[in-house]
Amino acid sequence: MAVTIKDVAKKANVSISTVSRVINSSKPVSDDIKQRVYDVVEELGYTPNPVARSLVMKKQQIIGVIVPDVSMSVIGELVSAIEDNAKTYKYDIVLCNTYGDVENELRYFDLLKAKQVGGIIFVTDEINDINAKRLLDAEVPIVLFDRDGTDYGVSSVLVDQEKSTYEAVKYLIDIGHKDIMLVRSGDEQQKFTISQLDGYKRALKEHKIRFKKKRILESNFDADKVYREVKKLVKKDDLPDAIFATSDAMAIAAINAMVDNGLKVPDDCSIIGLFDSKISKFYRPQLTTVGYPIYDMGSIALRMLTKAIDGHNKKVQKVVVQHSLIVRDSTKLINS
Amino acid sequence: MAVTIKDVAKKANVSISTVSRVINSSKPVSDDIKQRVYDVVEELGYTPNPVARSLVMKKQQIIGVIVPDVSMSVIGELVSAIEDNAKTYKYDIVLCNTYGDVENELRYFDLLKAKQVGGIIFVTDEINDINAKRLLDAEVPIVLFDRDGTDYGVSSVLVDQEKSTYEAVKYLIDIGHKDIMLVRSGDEQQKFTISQLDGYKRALKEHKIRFKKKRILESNFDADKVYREVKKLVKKDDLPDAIFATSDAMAIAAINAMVDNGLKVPDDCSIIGLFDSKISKFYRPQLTTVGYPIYDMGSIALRMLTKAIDGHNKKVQKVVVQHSLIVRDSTKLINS
DNA sequence: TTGTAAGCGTTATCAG
DNA sequence: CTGATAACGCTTACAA
Repeated sequence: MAVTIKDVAKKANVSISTVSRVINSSKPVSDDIKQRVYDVVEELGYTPNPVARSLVMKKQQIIGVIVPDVSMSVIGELVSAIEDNAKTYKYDIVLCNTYGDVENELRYFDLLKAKQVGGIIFVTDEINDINAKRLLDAEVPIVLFDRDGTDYGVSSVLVDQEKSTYEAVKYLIDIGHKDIMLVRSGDEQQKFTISQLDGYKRALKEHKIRFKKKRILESNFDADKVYREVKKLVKKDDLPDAIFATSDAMAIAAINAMVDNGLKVPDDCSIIGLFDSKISKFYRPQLTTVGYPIYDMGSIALRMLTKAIDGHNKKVQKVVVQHSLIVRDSTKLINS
Repeated sequence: MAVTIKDVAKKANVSISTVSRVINSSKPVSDDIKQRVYDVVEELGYTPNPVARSLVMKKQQIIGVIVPDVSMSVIGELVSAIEDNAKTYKYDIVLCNTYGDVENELRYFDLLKAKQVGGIIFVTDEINDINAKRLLDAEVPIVLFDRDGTDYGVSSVLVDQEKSTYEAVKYLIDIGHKDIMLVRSGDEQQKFTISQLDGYKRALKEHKIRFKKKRILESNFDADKVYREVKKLVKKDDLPDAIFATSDAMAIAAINAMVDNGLKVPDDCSIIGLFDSKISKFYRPQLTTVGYPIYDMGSIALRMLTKAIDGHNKKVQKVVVQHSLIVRDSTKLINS
């Protein structure tokens, strides 16, 4: 049987409330008693039972992390960052993979709430009528990742989609490309997809390039689909000069589609990815990509959440973090 | 305030014990009362408070998962598999990243034990004197992944390292290679490393190839180190004909070292990886690799653990799962 | 500053 | 089969 607060109290000759007070520094306790308690705690190797504590506090030192799939490169990195920071704030994280399924998202929301987690970090591909409702009437603090949930009263950490897309596309234009394809990730209802589209169009417009609908590929983060679609383009000999894919995985899939059909990147087509996940450095050619400060975003999300849990920061926040274009080897200057 | 067992009891006109019995089907209850309780549960939307339950049961429906780093491809996939299965057995998983640090491993063991998790799945690069002690006197069921912990009384799921290494190396020999390098992952104390070495030597011996010490590269799963070392070899023009690297990431690092220096794979050197993680299919050339049934291993580990938690399966088990050689494009038949 | 005692929401023991 | 009631280990008014 593990040692409890009672054992400590008895051995230190004080009441359990006093012990509770010193280990939580919740109320003043005289120095000598404090010391005595600490000594006994040490001696007995006492660790407070977090379950008992949670029961009375009605809140666990746990943060739920709902993500599409940890086995995806960026997600793994993000979860890693969150976990890292969580531990320093004495939180554990419980992980939930939704595989992009809204039903799962809802199920996990309820499950985590029942578990009485302190808060939830939510990563979703798209926010729609169904999961938005859960966001609206969640009783726990939530932080949304890479999507804007402020309309639903949910604090969010994200990058500026319009701007980052604009910059990626502008870069492609600057290095000489004219026929540029955008692989966007959500459907047309999605705010972030619309922003991507806006950024894309703005870059085109500024350089007097005509927008062509066929150069928009909707992908839903499905790398296989991107692979197939780009392959079709190759077969039809209708490849664009350059592609901006809104995830590294999709960018790599696009490259693979070309390479597997005898083309070369960046010689035959320049490609930019998104996120700067580990795979983008691992792959050859190394991927030019719009970098997310993943680790920082994880830290920020976690910090926002813990603050919200502790009751500071009542109002919903939107933190826009800075992206950066990382030029590597999948893009190439061409002279036309 | 959430609805509790008391509310249900009152509304159903029964005692809380009865409610408890019906929701847990722990003791017989007459059919009509049972129905009444179910109805009220439904009506009030009652969910048992898992924290309270844990307090009295002295055990949480939580499984601790201690891994080196979720952001590594294989680990992410494994965690995904574990999580998947855990949910179907009504367990949550809390994730702990050790970054390969033994101190962290110990800390997490204690932390999880304090949390009263039901059990722990432990993935470690190496098992040494320090963490072995924790394994020996853990009071919670543990399942060790890809390492043999049976000497320490810990059940394990693993593949046969000797055999898999033997087969990989034999394959390289069969397709015409003679000068084969082994990138092994642990230090010489490690049982699994020794097995790798044994398998390597056996394959060599059977084909009358002399063992050369310089063809063993110790890497500790450090892909960067592999990159640097292989690069050195390229510079010295002392590259082997083929390499078996005991992780996909290290195999890819080796390829990168060559490609970045103008060599081609598999033309200049054949390479086999280990795990068949997602990156091995994503990379070009697609990696020939010794596949682990990652998902199955995760399921098995989880199942072993839940059984141990429930008190079945008192004895320690060792489950050896079947690996498979997956030939893709990083190896090539040569005629000498 | 310290102690007493009342919960927190369950499960489990023990009578009936 | 059903109901009181005592834990489980802790926090926190309320008293002293």
